Amino acid sequence: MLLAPVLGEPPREVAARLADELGGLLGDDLERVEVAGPGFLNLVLTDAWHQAALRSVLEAGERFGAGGVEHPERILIEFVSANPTGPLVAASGRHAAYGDALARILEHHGHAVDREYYFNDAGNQIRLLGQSVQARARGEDVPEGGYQGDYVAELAAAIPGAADADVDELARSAVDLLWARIKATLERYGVRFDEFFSERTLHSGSPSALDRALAVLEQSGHVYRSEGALWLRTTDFGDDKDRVVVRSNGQPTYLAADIAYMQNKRERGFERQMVPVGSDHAAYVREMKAAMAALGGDPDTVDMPLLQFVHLVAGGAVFAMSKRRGDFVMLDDLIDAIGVDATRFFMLRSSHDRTIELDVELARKQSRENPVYYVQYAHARIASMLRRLSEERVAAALAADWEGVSLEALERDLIKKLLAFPGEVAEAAGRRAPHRITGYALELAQDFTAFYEHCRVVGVTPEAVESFRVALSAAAQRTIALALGLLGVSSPDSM
RNA sequence: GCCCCCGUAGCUCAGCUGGAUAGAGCGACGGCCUUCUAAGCCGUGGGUCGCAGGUUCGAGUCCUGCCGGGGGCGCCA
Repeated sequence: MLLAPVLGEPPREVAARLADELGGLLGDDLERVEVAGPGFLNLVLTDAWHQAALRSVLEAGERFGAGGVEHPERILIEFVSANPTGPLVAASGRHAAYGDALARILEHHGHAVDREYYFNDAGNQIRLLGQSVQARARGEDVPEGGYQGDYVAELAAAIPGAADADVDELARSAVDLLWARIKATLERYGVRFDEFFSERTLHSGSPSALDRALAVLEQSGHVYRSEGALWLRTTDFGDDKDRVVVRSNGQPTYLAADIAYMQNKRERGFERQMVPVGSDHAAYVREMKAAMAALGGDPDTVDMPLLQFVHLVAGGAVFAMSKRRGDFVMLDDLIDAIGVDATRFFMLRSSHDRTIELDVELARKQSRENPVYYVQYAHARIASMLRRLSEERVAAALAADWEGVSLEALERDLIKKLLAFPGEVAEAAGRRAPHRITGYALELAQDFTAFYEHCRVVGVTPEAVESFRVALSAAAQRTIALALGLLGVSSPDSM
């Protein structure tokens, strides 16, 4: 249809000529070719071609869909990065699932990925935590802007002598307890980090990493002094206003520390840094990209997807998640309610730029009809089916040549769906879109189930047909496991 | 006021660089277990893809404006 105006011929005639050419090029693989609709070409490939394709899927094994990237990069993905001033909340579950799945996808695609959790356990926020815990221990209200959640009272009760302890020491004890809890939550959630990076290290030494980053900015002429503060001229790089990096009282802002951290990542040799952040940090993305340019780097190597919020709903009523009252829903509570697999699957079902409406009551009550169980069920079914055969029989089926087996339409569909996996991985990696894999897993499970309902596998005759169907089922099982694995969701052998 | 994201079935959401009759799950209705897991399958019903223009042979997809929802516009993080 694109060629038609160029050649000055009707689209269907161009299509007919292309059909002839393709018929010659594809040779024996082509069963038939037809011109359809306004000028589409439908190529129907032979059973033998589909069988060869299945063979290639099986031969790829665990590496199916892997290593497709054209230009592998060293990537650092920093995510969650919640300060140890409270337990992880439900929204952190989205960040954790997203960052972790993205890391797995990028790795499978062929990149070298490091995962890092950045945190600040010094300064104002920590001191405020200590003051809040102490206030609770004394039965008083927490100070202005302090931490309100129930966990603060729990900390007060858990730390002996909290009412009279030194505030800084108390804060350290509270942080220790919170770290233990955060790390336990991440572990049960299946999220692993290569490093927990402390902001404090950016301030230590002389010159400190922060000093050196500011020196680079000064040298490149992108900072200036005004009203006693040091400003970064981010407007040179498309920001709508300049930003303070050192306050008039001499204290660096969080932005200065983040710039130093960004520079540190470059110095460690990462070609790309990915930092998924909450959508309330939208302005911050512009600042960081501007800062990267001011440092002499390429702003396009800073990738900061904006994750929209998670709204927890219970039976239609919105959970009020007020920061002031501190009545957040903790990630642990959400996992307790609906499980790790369902939580991750729900968090990864939608595009990151969409708000998630998660009905906890529904997810819990109807957990058995949850889409994640549908996919897992397909996997468990195959496992159960293959258990009926000996390992030798399965191995022989995979190696058989399936001679003369003619394919059902559903079998061709399933093979085509399997073949789509590498493209989906590439798509998910390129667009930073783990939810593509979620959708793919669902579609694959559906195609397998349709095949399963229609085509008897174990015990079907002749034996070559059984062999072929066993091989097809095994390939579907592995690919479902691979896809779920990229999401950090388990693939049970029985349910 | 300015900037960013979103608006698709009753609900929750997919829909890849513009392509054929817009899909899935849940909910509703009707069928299907003496055969590999019924956590399943088949069927029915359900849509002005927020609205209005524009570009194109072709628009849910691209452009402009408007409406609605969320977020941002700190010497807080």
